[in-house]
Amino acid sequence: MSKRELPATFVSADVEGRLYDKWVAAGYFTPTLDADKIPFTIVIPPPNVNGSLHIGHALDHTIQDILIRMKRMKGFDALWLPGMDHAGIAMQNVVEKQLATKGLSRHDIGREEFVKQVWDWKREYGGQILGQMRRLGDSVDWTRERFTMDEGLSRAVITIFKKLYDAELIYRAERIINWCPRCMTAISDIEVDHSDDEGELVSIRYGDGDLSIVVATTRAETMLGDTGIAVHPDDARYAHLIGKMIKLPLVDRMIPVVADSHVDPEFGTGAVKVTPAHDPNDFEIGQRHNLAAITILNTEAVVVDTGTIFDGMDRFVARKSVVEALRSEERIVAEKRPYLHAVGHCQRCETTVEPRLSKQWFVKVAPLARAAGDAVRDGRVKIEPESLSPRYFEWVDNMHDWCISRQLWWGHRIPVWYGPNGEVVVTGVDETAPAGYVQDPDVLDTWFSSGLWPFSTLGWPDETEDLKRFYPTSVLVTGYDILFFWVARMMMLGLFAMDGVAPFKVVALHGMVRDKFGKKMSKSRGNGIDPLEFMDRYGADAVRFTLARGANPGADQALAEEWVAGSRNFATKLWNATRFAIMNGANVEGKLPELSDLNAIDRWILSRLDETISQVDELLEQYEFARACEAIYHFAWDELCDWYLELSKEVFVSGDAANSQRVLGYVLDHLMRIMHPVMPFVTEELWTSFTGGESLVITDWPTPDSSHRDKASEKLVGQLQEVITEVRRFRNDQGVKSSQRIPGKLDLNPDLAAHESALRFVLRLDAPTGSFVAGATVEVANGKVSLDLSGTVDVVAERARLTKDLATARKDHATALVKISNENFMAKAPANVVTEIKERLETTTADIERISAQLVQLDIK
RNA sequence: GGGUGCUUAGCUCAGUGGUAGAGCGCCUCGUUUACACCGAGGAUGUCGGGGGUUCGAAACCCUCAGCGCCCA
Repeated sequence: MSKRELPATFVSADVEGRLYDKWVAAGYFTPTLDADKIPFTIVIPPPNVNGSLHIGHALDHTIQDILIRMKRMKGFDALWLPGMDHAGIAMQNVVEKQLATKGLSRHDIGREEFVKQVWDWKREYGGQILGQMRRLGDSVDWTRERFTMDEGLSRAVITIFKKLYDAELIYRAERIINWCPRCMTAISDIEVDHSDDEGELVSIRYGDGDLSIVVATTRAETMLGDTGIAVHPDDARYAHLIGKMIKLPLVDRMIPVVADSHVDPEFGTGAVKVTPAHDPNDFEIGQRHNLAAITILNTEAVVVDTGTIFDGMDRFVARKSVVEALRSEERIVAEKRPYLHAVGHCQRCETTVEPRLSKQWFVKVAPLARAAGDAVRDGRVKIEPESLSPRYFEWVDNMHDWCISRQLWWGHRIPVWYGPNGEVVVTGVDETAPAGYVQDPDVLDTWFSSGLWPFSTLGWPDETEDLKRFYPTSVLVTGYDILFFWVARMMMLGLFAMDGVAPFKVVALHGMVRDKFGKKMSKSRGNGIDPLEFMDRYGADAVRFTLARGANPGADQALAEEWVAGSRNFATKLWNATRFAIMNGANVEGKLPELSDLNAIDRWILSRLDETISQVDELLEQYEFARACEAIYHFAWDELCDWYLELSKEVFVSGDAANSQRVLGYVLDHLMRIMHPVMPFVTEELWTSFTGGESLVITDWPTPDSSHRDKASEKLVGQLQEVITEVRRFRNDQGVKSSQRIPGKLDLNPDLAAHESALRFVLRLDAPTGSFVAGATVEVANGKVSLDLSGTVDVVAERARLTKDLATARKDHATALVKISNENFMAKAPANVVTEIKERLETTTADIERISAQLVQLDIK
């Protein structure tokens, strides 16, 4: 590619699509499989097939793209594998809604047709997010895109199911599970969100006379299914009732009083009703005491089969009616209202979950979870930041068995077949069940499929080249909120399937994106932020930079439109700096001149660049994205644009600029390289225009070169900055416009004097003529600058400034003096600190003398 | 109840023992060989309270207060 002229401004929309297409067409994102390259792998946390890019994805993807682009530039064989999951419940809901508009249910069209329609929907509307990922600039390998319902990944699901079943780690049992009466399926513990809801605690008297007891409940309707009453064995109040039968009101069933040490005698009356079919704790009590489990709600949470007037009522209607009926029998002893208590809600639809006794498939997690915990405990897998690992352990070490069957049609159907005489056959890949067997109607939890993602996407169960090369993956990037849902599951399944090799070496966790006040984004607050809208308005680079700059390890970040605008401004700044550089002949031709041939300003910027490169490299390797961005921003804006370019303008205008042109070219070249992972579009556009190179995507990452470090020039430029700042302050105080040229006389130490023309250029100081009158003098540690303001000097302003400076110097001097006078400090503080304080004492002493003298001069006038 | 964080400038946040920082916002001035999506200058903090360790604490320890998240 040849060098191009840059247009006057950077218009992100004009370049992003073109550049992305170029990258994909060139195949940059596809690993080369070179034997001498070390693989670096990231699998994307698969978004839902029906989802679109929200701000959380934007953050997650930005981080992954930064890592993968950097590693690619470092020469790794980088693979970032994209794809989506099939989002079982969500997708089923979508298509069911579609059917509902035609007055149909899935049962009307049958399973086969329904699944076909889901696929149709997927083909037509699914995967919106993939296009949005392109807009963000994700450098994923599209040739390896995967979907959890693909044939290959489905084979993986069947294979692992059978493997787990054969290892007796999958079993079928009748248990209390979380049932969503709206989604009409079982869901796992973590798909239930608990919230403190207002309800009513009613105390009900069971039985009569001597044989009566009071129990309290928030779910009065469940009493229809009570099969016992439990008290603590040591509870003297009820000792006489243990073993007795008590009459259950409304249904007139005789139920026993049992003694169970799990009952809390302190809570309520100390006696609890036992409904084994509708409460997990009650189920366990029931098991221990051989109580019957009577199901009184159907799958839609309507009361059935109780033989009472409540049959046919919805659970919430029944709750009220039961209380009323009990009240009319004078059995309500007490009522607490409102009564706050934890209620489980379906994560998908917020419907109140109903604990339900039901036959389901479970994964026996104990051995798997132990292995998953150990992998982190013994350091094979690192969680970044480490401070989040307690959360992981807490979960993994206390995990309950995982209910994996779902009463849905969309998903991987459980590969289990039942024979006519109750036989059970699990079919592996390419196996068929005997004739006459019927397949289990349920499908598997979507997390079960996505738990296989790090290896199913690479071809497992086949021993593919990809699997050999790219497993285990290098790093998994995801939000800490998904540690339990997904990370723990991938760990368990990965360790099991891959003979103890964990699916990734590092789990890099980031936080949530919040609104500008740090509040959670939510529909009800209406404070959601659409990354696509921001990309339209400010460009993908600006969105990426803002998110990366806010990404402190494992911590939530606030996001505001002004900050995205600020990042866009940064891109524009870089654009204009580069345009300026090109106009002034900056180039990357030939070798960098010998350092000894360069002026101090050139040596300074090279030194600063080197420091920045090593910082950015180190910080990115530590997942410190915010700090890396900060370092980039500071170098590019404050050091390169504000100081280097300003100090070098004079050279470009008047002198022999060849060395500086080459240095500036070098600096921009390397700056673009380290910025590219964060802001790929603007850097690519600038870099290709100005170097004529093919693409930054495949350009080498810079390695720090400590020979560029130059303490002396850093000190010198610091002094130049001091002179300039002081003169600017003076001019500002005196109301002299920065554009106004005034005569000035520089009297500086020789090192600084060598840069007199640069100083004059920056400060707009003309050489003194015969009529020069030193009306005012700005003094600094290394010299003074006399100015001819051709008129009166604002003495008040001048005195105010000097007085303030003097106060600062005196304060600093005093604190330094306190330390020096402290014997303990002198004896115990490290030498370098003592030296530093001594120097500070000296400079502040000199400052006080100089400023005091100036003030005296001022009073004479 | 268990776990785990947080409290630093108006706002959002960095800062793990040596003179308190950034972005945004705010005030003043300003078309100067890139850039007004800009430049120059400026203001702003008893680092939640109290105690301790240390020559030295925003940072380490104890304690109190307030806020948050996860799990039960």
